[in-house]
Amino acid sequence: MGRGKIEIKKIENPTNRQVTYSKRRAGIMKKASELTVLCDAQLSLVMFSSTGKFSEYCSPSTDSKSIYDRYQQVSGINLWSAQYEKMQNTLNHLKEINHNLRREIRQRMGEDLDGLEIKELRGLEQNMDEALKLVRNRKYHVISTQTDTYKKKLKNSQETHRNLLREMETEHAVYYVDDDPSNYDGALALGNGASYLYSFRTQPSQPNLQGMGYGPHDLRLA
Amino acid sequence: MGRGKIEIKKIENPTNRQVTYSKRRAGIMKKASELTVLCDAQLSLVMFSSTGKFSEYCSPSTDSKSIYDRYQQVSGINLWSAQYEKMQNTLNHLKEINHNLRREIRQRMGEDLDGLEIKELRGLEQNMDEALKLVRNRKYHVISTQTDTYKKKLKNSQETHRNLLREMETEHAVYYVDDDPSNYDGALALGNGASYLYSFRTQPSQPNLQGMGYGPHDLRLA
DNA sequence: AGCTATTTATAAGT
DNA sequence: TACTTATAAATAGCT
Repeated sequence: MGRGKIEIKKIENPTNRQVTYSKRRAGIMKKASELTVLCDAQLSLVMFSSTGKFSEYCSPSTDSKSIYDRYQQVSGINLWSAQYEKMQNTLNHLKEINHNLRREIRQRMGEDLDGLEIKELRGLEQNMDEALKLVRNRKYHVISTQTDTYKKKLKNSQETHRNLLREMETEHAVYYVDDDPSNYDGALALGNGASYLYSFRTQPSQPNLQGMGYGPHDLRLA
Repeated sequence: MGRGKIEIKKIENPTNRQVTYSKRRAGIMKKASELTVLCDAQLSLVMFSSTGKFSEYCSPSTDSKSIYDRYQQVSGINLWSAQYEKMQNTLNHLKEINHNLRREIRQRMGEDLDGLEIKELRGLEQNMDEALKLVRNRKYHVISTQTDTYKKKLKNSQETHRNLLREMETEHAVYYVDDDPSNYDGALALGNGASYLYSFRTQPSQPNLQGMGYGPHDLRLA
């Protein structure tokens, strides 16, 4: 359809090829558009010219993704689903593991025990009993370590304080009349480490379990 | 281009619509094919008729997936990655939750305690202590329930046995000389429930924790 | 699915 | 790249 008939084979002249591409691209897009309107069809058309230029047409009230999703369903063995499905399986697997982990934690919290046999209850009890000993040991270890550290720091601070007093008494006694040590700012000698220990020692003996991460669990799956 | 000019709007007659769809689909495919040959272009054309019939054309030495992969690259903000990325995020989130759950279980087993503060150790200890009581209570409950059931069954079986013996003695004494009850097959009277209890009673007092589900955990992330 | 009058697309030229 | 125009190609309506 032109001034002369042309053979359908690659146009070697790049300029002519590009011109023909532009004209025919417009033509095919018009045809595509007409097809969607006349026949109420849905279609997606994606084109790359030999120079890599990209164009697309897509029928109204859809997008190429939807068309291709549908294409995948219809064409059966689809293209993306392999990876997608693999991912979905991993996800489900993780969810299941998650569910089991949560159940184990609930059981270790004394909930959800109805399904357990004597055998299992015994195992759980024994395991928890041993674990509790380990936790207690660790707690005692941390407490004693921190107490030692505290004693050393306290001793150190007292010594510093004594030295300071002695220094003041011997060298500048004439300038000060109030020598009650409690009037000096204790923070000077007691470092942050020591004040942290004070803070620890004033904790309530029944800490709020919720805030500690050992309260009831949120059982939603992610 | 036909016997008469037509307006570009939906063809209401379904038969005509289908005929036109077929004709024009052939036409657009031919155009697509010519475009790829003449201009060395690559294209993918996916169509669905109003009746849901699917057709596609794809330029030679490619497939629609490749075209669409390229389309995604060129169009920048791509279409599948949104869903894909969302999935990936969910996956990572689940993995993290999973990791935390495993850590909590390890801590409830007395492992991995080094990172915990006194506060947290206290919370954990208290929580485990209370949970252990719950597990013990449950165990005692199950044991007593099962013991009751066992006693009832035993009583029932003894009675059945006595009745059987009495019956034999009174009615058929002449046929039997050995009346030691231990020679009769006990399984007749002791049902499966009772034999299960015997099996329970012969459990070793230190069951294999690995097989019980409360042994060390597989720490791989799915 | 064919046929064909007619419309439409477009090759070549400007 | 845009316009023109002769001509090839597509197809609407019919069978």
